[in-house]
Amino acid sequence: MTLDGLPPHQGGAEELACLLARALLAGHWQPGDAFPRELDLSTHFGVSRNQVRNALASLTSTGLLERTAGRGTRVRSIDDWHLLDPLMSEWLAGLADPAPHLVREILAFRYSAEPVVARLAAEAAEAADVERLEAAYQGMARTADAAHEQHAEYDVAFHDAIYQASHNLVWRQMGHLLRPSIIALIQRSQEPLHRLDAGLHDSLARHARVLDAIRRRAPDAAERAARDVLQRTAVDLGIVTDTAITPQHAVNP
Amino acid sequence: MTLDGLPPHQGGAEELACLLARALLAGHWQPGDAFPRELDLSTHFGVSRNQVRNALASLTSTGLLERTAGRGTRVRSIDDWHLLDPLMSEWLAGLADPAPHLVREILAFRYSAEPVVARLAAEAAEAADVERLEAAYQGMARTADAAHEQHAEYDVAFHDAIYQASHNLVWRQMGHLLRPSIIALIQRSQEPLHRLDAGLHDSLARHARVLDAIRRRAPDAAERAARDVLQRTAVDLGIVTDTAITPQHAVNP
DNA sequence: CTTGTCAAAATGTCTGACATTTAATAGGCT
DNA sequence: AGCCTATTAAATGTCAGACATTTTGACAAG
Repeated sequence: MTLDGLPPHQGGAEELACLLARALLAGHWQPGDAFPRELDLSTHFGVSRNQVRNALASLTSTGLLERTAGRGTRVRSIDDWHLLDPLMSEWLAGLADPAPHLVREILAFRYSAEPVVARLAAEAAEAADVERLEAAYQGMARTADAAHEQHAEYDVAFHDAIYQASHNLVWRQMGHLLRPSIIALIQRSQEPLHRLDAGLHDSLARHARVLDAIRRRAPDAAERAARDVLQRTAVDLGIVTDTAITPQHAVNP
Repeated sequence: MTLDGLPPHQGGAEELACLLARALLAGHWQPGDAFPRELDLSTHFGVSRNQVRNALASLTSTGLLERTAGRGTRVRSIDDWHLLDPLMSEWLAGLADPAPHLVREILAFRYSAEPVVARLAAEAAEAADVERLEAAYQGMARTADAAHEQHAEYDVAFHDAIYQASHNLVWRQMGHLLRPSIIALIQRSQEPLHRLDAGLHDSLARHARVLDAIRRRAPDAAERAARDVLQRTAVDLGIVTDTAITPQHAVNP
């Protein structure tokens, strides 16, 4: 793969890193491929070798690249990517068209993890946590008819508040995964023939049940409610095949 | 805090980063404190400014430090650490005396997460996964009477195999947390008056039940068994207060 | 066919100078 | 006194060039 397709560039090393990272995440190179040499990048983007080295250092620290003296720079496999690195989340979130496979993996993770996190949140939440949840929920309700991007930010804030409320250092770090996955979902929902909006009001109601359960410090209810929030998405993506597994206390037609 | 207490140093920038990281993780500096300047580090350790900058770049990318031009380098709060960064795990694993608070957080995470991961593993495991689990388990059994360090490696391998078997990109990354937490546990168990060895044979039997459940593709059993593996530790650390919550395979009223 | 040596190419490192940002400080004005 | 401004100092950030090191492949000798 050459550099010809990449957009031009002006700015610091961070921006360059972001640019290259998104090209990698978009699959412009295959795992094992050789990555352009420092000097080529330097001349192509018109920046100093220093900036290139700094950018490549970022990509290396997130597991996207592997560099060895004499050998050159190689592209690493998706299995080696540090998906939980905040830098990676940032790059992923702004990606126009993330690999569907990757989005599916992240959402499968969330579908299995968030019920547990919600349970912990219901056990550990303090007043400030509930307030944050409440504020995010109000924002979601208020922007139900607004632009999807705006609604998505409150959606991210809501789920992040759940992770925060778990009061666990490790779980809290994983809130970074929310933005990329939620943004990817709304992008997909804007494709034609997709009826995710149809369930928007329903989605809001499910979020309300999570909020309510955490406020009532009801772990079991919180766990169930969190699963229900993600269930529709999980079914859509084939993460879970049978909707009857979690039979909603009411009914799922 | 000065540099006087730190051991000498010879080697590359990675080693220097590790040295400084462990000093930070050990709490030699408080959050918000100023970190020594590049030139001071350079002269103190007898390395070039370049090496120092590379080392500090690592510490910055893991959220341990925060650097701004003109202001200097500051130590960040534990809330900002990237605990899921593989580099961080490596530094943590070799730490002589990790902060008890941190170990507790990681184990609380594992106690809540591993049952879910084991469930996924039971649903998704393939032959190779079961083989890896089996091999690690045999290693654990074989080294039951050997040095703790050796046994711990198989213990890490066993739990990592569970994460791997989940076949989820995100969960698999979290296997990195295993080594530091397990090493911290065996260190603590070697303290006098600690009777963790007493339960070693029992621990082996619990691991066997996890292996068995995953081999049988029994998600419910795997989830319960994984919880039981960590339960004793969780009770010891006060993560869960009541041992009756999960009353062993017997019955759940 | 194997082995050793050499050359080319890539990343890694060093050094010194300079740029930029930030914070403190001194000075002058009202 | 109090406030605003210009200057200075101190730290990190950047650059350019030379050099070091590592890896790989080619080539020739045994």
